[in-house]
Order: sequence, then C-alpha cells, then structure tokens
Amino acid sequence: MCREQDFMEYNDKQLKIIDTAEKLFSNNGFEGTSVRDIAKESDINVAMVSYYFGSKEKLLEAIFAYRISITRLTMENILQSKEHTPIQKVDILIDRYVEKMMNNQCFYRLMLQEQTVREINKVSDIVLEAKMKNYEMVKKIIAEGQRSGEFRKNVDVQFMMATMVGTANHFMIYEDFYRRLNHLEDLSDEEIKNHIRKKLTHHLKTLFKAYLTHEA
Amino acid sequence: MCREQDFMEYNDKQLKIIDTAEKLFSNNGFEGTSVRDIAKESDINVAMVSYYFGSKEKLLEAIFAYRISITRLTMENILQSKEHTPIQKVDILIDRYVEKMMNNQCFYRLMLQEQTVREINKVSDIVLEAKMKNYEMVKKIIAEGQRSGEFRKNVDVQFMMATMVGTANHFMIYEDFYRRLNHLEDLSDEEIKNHIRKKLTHHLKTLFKAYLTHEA
Amino acid sequence: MCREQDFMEYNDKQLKIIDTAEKLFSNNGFEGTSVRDIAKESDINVAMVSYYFGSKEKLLEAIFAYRISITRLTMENILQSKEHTPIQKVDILIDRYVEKMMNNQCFYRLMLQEQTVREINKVSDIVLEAKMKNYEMVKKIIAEGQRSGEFRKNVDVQFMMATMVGTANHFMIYEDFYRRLNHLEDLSDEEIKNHIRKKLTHHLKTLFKAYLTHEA
Amino acid sequence: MCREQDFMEYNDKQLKIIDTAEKLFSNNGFEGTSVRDIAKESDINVAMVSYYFGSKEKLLEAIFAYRISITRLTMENILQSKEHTPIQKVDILIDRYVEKMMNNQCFYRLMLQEQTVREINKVSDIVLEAKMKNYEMVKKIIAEGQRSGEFRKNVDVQFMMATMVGTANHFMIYEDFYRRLNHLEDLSDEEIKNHIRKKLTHHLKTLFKAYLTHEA
DNA sequence: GATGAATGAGGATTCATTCAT
DNA sequence: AATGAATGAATCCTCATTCAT
Repeated sequence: MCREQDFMEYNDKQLKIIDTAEKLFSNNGFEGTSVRDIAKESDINVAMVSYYFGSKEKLLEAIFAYRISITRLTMENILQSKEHTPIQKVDILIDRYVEKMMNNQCFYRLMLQEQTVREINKVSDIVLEAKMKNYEMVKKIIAEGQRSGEFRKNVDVQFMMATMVGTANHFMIYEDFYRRLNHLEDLSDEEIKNHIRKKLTHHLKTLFKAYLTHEA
Repeated sequence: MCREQDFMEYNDKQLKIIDTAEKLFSNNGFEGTSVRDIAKESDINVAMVSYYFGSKEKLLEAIFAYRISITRLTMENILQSKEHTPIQKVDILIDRYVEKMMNNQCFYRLMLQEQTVREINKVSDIVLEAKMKNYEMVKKIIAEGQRSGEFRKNVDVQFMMATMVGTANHFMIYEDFYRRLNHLEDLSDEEIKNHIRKKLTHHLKTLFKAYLTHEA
Repeated sequence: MCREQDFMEYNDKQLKIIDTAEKLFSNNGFEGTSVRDIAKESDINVAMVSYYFGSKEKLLEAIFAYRISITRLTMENILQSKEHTPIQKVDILIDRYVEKMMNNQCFYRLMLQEQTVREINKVSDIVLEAKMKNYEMVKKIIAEGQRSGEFRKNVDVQFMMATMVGTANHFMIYEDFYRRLNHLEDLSDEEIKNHIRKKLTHHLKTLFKAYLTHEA
Repeated sequence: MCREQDFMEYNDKQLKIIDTAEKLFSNNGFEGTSVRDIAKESDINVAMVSYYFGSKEKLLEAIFAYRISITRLTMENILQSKEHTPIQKVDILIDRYVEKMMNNQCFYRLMLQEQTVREINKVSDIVLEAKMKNYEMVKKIIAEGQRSGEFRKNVDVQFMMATMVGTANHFMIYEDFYRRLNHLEDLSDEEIKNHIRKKLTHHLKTLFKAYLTHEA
C-alpha cells in the first residue's frame, strides 16, 4: 500500500495523520496510542489509518521512512564542502545534528523509543541503514583530519558518534529535569530550546575538540 | 514511601514476577506487555499480579523502586574513599556505572523507555530523585578535582553526566548494530558484554580525561 | 441533556438492546446482569453495548430516559380535560397509572430497584424529576376538588401519591404471592394481569374516594 | 452450616458480619457488594464469610432468617390483647409496623430489593412465610371488627395490607425526595425519622379509618 | 477454630481492523 | 475514494471461594 518512493504523493490528510501519529506515538508510546486517538486528533475517520497506510504498524513505518528520507537529504550535501577544515566540519556536524533534533523532538523521541524496545522489524532496518550512512560520513571526516595531522590517531569513531547522539538524546529526554535543576521554568518553549541548543552544541564541541586533538 | 527494608520482604514468587516483568517490559514495552504475558512467563496465575502489586502500573513502580534502591546502596559508599584522587574517582565512577548497566541491561532499557515516553507519573519521580542524587555526588568529585588543580575550571557537570549516561545508553541500545558493524556476531553474550564494557569504559575515561584536564 | 426527539433515532438493534436489558436488569438486578448476558439474549456482539451506549451504566440511564419520556407524553395531556370532575380525574389517574405499570412491569420493577439501592446518580435524578412533575399535576387536581367542595380540606397529596404508587408497586412485586394466596395459579398471564388491574384500580378508587370525601 | 434455630448462638464476629452485610447489601445491592467489602468494613478476614455462613448467598439467607425471627417475636403477642377495640388494634398495628420499619430501614430496604428482583430462592420463601403470617393476623382483626359492626363488610384485606406496606416502603425509599420537597434538609436524622413516623402513621390511620368505616 | 495465600472464572471495556455502502 | 457500523479478540482487574496451615 505505502510504497517508499511515494513520499511526495502523500495528500494533506495523510500528512495530517503522519504528523498527529508522530506526536501521539512520541508522547504516549506506540502501544499507548490507539488508532482512535489518532483519528480523533486528526479529525478523520477511524478507518482511514488502515485505509491509507494498511495498518497501525505500517503507519509507524511510514513515519520513519518519511522523516528519515527528509533528514537524509538535508544531511548529505552539507559536509562535502572543500572550504572547511575537518574540525570545522565536526562543528558543523554537531550544529546540524542538534538543530535537527531540537526541531523534530517528537520524531527523535519516537525513534529512541522504538530502538529501546527490543524487537526486530522494518523500522529498525530503516533506522540502522540511516545510522550506517551517517557513520560512514563521519568516518571520512575523521580520516581526513587524521591525514592532515589535525586529529590524533586513535579516535574511535563509533564511540564518538555514540557520544554525540547519546548526549543529545539524553538532553532531549531530560529537558524538564534540566529546566528544574537550573531554575529555568519561566523560559518560554522557544527560549529553552535555544538555550539548550547553545549549551549542548558548545559542550559537544568542547568535548570533541579535547578528545580529537589531545593525545591521551 | 519507599521503605528500603521492605524489598527483602518480597517473596520468591514476587521476585520472579518482578524479574519477568522487567524483562518483558524492557523487550516489548510496558503497554506492549500484557499481564497475561507476565503470568505465563512467570508460571503464575494472572490474578497474582493484581494480588501482589495492586495493578500493572504499580508493578512497574515496584520494579523501579526495587532496582533503584539496590543501585543506590551500591553507588553511594563507593566514592567516599579518601585513598583515590579525583581522576581515579571519575574512572571508578565510569567503571561502576557501565558495569551496573551491562549487568542490568533490561532495567536500564526499561528506564530509558519510561523516560522517553512523555508522561508524568510516579516512576518519573523515582528516577528523577535518583538522578539528582547521582548528580550531587559527581558534582562533589569534580569540585574536589578543581580545588586540587587537577581539573580545569569550567566543567559543566550536568552535561558531563549527560554524556556518560547518554553514551552508555546509546551503546546498550545499539549493541546489535555495533556487533554487526564490527563483525562480532560470533562472540558469545558474555564475550560481547566484556568487549563492550572494556571499550566503553576506555572511551569514556579517555573522553573525560581530555575534557577535564585540557583547557579548551 | 434528554433530547426527546433522539429517542426515535434509536435503531432496531439499539431498541432490542434496551428491551432486553430492561428485562434482564429487572429480573436479575443491574449488577446481577452482565453485558454478556444482554448481548447473548439480544443476539448481538458484546462490544455493541459499549459501542452504542458508552457503558453498561449509560445503558441504564438510556433505558430510564427513554421509558420516562414516553410515559410523560402519555400522562400529561390526559388530565387537562375540562369535561371531568375532580373525582373522575382521580379515577382516570388511577386507571392510567395502573395500566401503565401493568404494561411495563419490567421497567417499573427496575425503577423500584434503582430507588431502593441508595446511591445518587443520574438515574435518580431522572426519576425524581418525573416524580416531581407527577406530584405537581396531582396537586392541581386535588386543589380543584377542594375549591369545588368535593374534597375535604386537609388532604396530604404527597402521602396520597405515596399510597397510590406504593400500593401498586407492592402488588406488582407480590403478584406471585397474590396468585398463590387466592389459588389463581391456573389463570393465564393475560388473565391474571386483567384480574389484578381490575382489583387494584377498584381498591385504590375506593380508598381514595373514602379518604378524599369523608372528614376524619 | 447455619441452622435456623441457632440464632442466639451467633457470636460477636458473626453478628458484626450480619450487621455490616445488611447495611452494605441495603446500600449497594447484593451483587453490588463484594465479600471483600464486607470483610474490610467488619474488620475480619475475607475467608470468614464462607467459613461462618458457607457462602455469600447463605449469608443473605442468614440475615433474613435472623431479622425476621426477631420481628416475628415482637409482632405476634401484640395484637392478642382483649383490651383494645378492632380500630385501636389497627392503629397499634400501624404504629408497630412503621416503627419497626423506621428502626430497621436497612433491612426493610434490603427486603424490598430482594423481592423486586425476580428470582425464586430461599429468601423469598422466608419472606413469603412471614407475610402470610402477618396477613392471617390482620385478617382476624378485620373479621373481628366486621362482626362487631365497626367495619364495613367488603374490606379487601390483602389490598389493605398492600397499601400499608407499600405506602410505608415508598416513604422509606423516597425519604430524601420528601425532605427536599418539604425543605426539611436541616433536620437531623433523628428528627426527620420522627417527623416521617408521625406523618406516616397519621396518614395511614386516617386512610384506613375512612376505608374501614365508610361505605363506598 | 481461624486465616493468609492463592486461583479460575468472569467482569466491563477497548482494541485494530473489516465490511457494506 | 471514503466512511460509519460493526466485531472478535484481547485488555486489566475483581470476584467468591478453597486450601494448607
């Protein structure tokens, strides 16, 4: 029913369903969200989910395929520039990743959820494929820096990426905790988002610069 | 509320239920696990869950209260020693945390799940309280290192912890991905666990040493 | 709340459920009747009760709203006639009430049940509102009779109605007892109904005529 | 287990259970009351109900057997006096019956409930037997009055009793409605009980005097 | 005699999906 | 193409009762 290459063909109702489902899945979990909830919130008929996407499960897959295809496009053409040094590229990577996450918290939370639950399914495949591509890209940047002597030799790229993604995820999850801890309850949603984005990118950049440029 | 001495009062059946539920919740999610599943896997009557814990929800709370109380005991008395330097303490902290997580993957995955879903409940409270205590503890270690001049001045403890916990979580979640990526499919569960534990602790120690001791 | 025009909108299945539920609730009590019982007897799916009425409780409310709205229509326009004397109106009231009850024994028994159980809920409200309207109507008839001198002065309308309703209810409940006591086991359902209706109306008319027209 | 002649042998715990169950059954219905509710309210173990009375059903029977045996004793020896005229005896009967009911509302409500539900069981038998005895007694009083010429000839004793019991029951059930209708919300429980008792007995006496002494 | 633990059966309700239109 | 009606399966939980002690 839902062929991967059809993303742009989604009509308004379908996009509405995808958005709503993403939000609800993200907030209440996949199993914690009923098709009826999605239908009510999207103001569409209950039968439409099955009708458009085949099933609740396939709707989830559609969400992942859709969001990741968008993300991929954004990511790829960024780091091929010849104008930046490797360390600049790392900084840009961090900026882009954090920004992407802050602007799509619902989806990133949903992705984390799905990976946390141990179940092999189509969604995992989609996610792993995307992760693999990102990994290859970063590996190239690091290798480039090592060739130029900017970065030290024994850098563990897999762990480095785990640190970037893991730290960012952690912040996303514990945003509220962070707010309370630092008495930032009064900041607006926009303000807190900016605040965290700034601090988080700064932290990651500092961390990675130290890690990449200083011998242990 | 959380009477620590009560945990030992759980009888064998209750402990069996807790263990099974932890595993199933972890693997399939809270909503994705039915009380019947737990009963079948624990080889007990369906009614026992309600009988012993009141409800499925309260069983979840019991799991958290139980595991966290145990963890807390282990954690606390570790870092009060006067024999270690601050950097050694950081290393010990990393060792302990990673070991704890590797030995209780189910629970740590479950915890991550519950925090990923956006819902305020008793479980969040339990987790946040524990996080807060850990944070205070690490803050003291860092301050100590700063006083002695070992650590640089502007260390962001909150972000540092986010990095430790986030990176470790990320590895736990993507263990399978890591295996495949590095062609380690043939390692036994025990071997892969050891392998990851070693690499992960090494990475975090290197990362933090660079971060804590080199000026940006 | 109680949109009278909606009653006619109940479809055949819904009416079937209402009828069946009324009978079963009446015979076995509300709590003594399971939704499954209703479904089986109505030959519909168990889920239909929740689907159509929201819940078992709301089905009960629907029964009351439905039956009482019908009764009200019948009752009201009866006693506004100018052709009858007050005593004739009392007789008509008795005839109508007893007939109504005999033809809707299930509902009247159910109503008695719900009032007997001490619980404040929507059903009580519906019933009390109806009782109040009936009371006001009777009060007018009595006042009319008192003005014309037909009825004595100190008539206690509340108690008079209690007598009518209470006596009729009592007969409905103890119909079987009455049968056995008077050796009427051989009468058909129709015959016994007619028999009781005749005797009961006669008794109430005699009683009230004596009460209303003779000074104490 | 529970032999009828054993009433006096009920120990304190058993009596406590009977009282509590009577109250709860009366307020929430038989099916609406769980054995656990009774156990909790009586502060006894859940198993005690089955242990002492055999089953929940048999506990109900015990309540009826117990209460009715007590009532019977009170009733019987009252109306055999030679000092009172028939009409006085009717007055005394009304006084006694209403008083009994007002002082045992829970049980009388429970009895009404059980009779309202259409089910043939041991409880009905107990109730019907008691009703029969009362009926025979009243029949004698009326016959006596007819012999002496005080009462008119065609008195329907069965209906007369239905009126007494039905009216009284009706009042018991609608006590709250009566309160609101007459703005008596401020009266204490004791006061309202007295108020109703007085009014109710007065009404019944007036009604029956008119009915028994005036030709139709 | 008395009880805490335990259980199978059954409770109402919600679920994702299908079907006729 | 789109939808309201309908459903069987599964949900969690509570029930009255029994059993070993």
